[in-house]
Amino acid sequence: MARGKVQLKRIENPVHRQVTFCKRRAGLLKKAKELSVLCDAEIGVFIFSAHGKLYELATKGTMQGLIERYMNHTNGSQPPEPPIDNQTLEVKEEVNRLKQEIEVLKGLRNALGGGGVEGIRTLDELDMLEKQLEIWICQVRSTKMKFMCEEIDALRNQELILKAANKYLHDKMEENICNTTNIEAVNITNCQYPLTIQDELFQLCT
Amino acid sequence: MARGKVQLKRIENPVHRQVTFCKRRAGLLKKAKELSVLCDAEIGVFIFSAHGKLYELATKGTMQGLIERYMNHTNGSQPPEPPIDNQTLEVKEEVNRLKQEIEVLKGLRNALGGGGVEGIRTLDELDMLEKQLEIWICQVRSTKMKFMCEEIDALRNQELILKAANKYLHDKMEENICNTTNIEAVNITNCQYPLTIQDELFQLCT
DNA sequence: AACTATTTATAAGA
DNA sequence: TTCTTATAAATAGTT
Repeated sequence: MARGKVQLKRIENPVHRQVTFCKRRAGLLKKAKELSVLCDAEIGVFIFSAHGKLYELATKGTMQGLIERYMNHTNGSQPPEPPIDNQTLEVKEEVNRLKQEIEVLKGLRNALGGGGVEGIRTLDELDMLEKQLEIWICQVRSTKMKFMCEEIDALRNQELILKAANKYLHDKMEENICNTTNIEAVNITNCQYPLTIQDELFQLCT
Repeated sequence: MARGKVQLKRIENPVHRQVTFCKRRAGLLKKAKELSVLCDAEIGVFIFSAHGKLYELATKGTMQGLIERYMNHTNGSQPPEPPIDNQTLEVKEEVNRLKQEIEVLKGLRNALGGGGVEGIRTLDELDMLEKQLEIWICQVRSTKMKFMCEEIDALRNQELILKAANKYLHDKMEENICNTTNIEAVNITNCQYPLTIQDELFQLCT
């Protein structure tokens, strides 16, 4: 406003901008104070600089009080728009997780025969539950059988591997005997080697 | 600021005061806008006139947003007090309800053998589940038995009532026969009356 | 609300 | 940042 008109646009020179910010900020706050005093008004001003620093003025009382008064004034009729803050979001996510969990549990409960023990009141319901339980036991026993068959297969496989290991060791031993011509070692052919040897020789086979 | 210096004190003349308020208010808001544009600052201003009327300015976004930013800034260290509004309360209540429901469902699931079908991976778990199912079937059959015993008792009771009714009718009939001296009616003593008669005579006994 | 004399704010320079 | 100063802007009092 002096020594040159100002264009109403952002001052690009950072030094100029900073200087102007200081001066005009002081001017604005001074004007606010004056208006408050002269005209008996209650005024709140806050200024965030481009870099986030806060400058504030509250005539009469605190800024908190002013903000409350502002809130009451603007939201007099309709309730304040629901503040969607982090807390609200977290709680809502929890609600969704819990709802999902409930759905899973309900599905399980229905799979068990629609209802659950505590709700049963008639003989028919008990019959249905009994039948459902029998079906489920059959399923469980069938699964158990499958598991056991798999285990038996695994054990048979293991047996074959161990026998092979045994044979391998046996042959090696005989070979050594032949090389050293120690005739007494022939008896070793009837000896069973400890099964744990397999761990070392056939690690890759298991 | 023109044609006379102003004293920095409340203007007592209400007309002057009102005029000055209008002029300076416009000036203040204009200055605030200018500062915001020139220096890339975010500014909030609210002015309550002496009579309670609100004038506000929020550069960049809403006053709500500015106030939130102000709150965050001033309460930088400690988080802003959790706003306990109705929405939050409702959501929290829903969370509690859902948690309770989940506990009920989990209790049921555990009663069924701890886990549920989909989570079972080992033979041991299957064994436990099978045992639990057998226990439950026993419970169901026991409950069923109780129901049936109760029904048998009820039927026996009913039988007694009917027999009593039968006897009552029989006696009444014999009495009538004596009174009328109709000798042929004696044969009636061997006749069984329809069981439904009991409904009318012994309603209060059931 | 419009005018205008004057005060005040402030841009540029030091 | 602060001071100075020329000048733009705001505005008190008037119409």
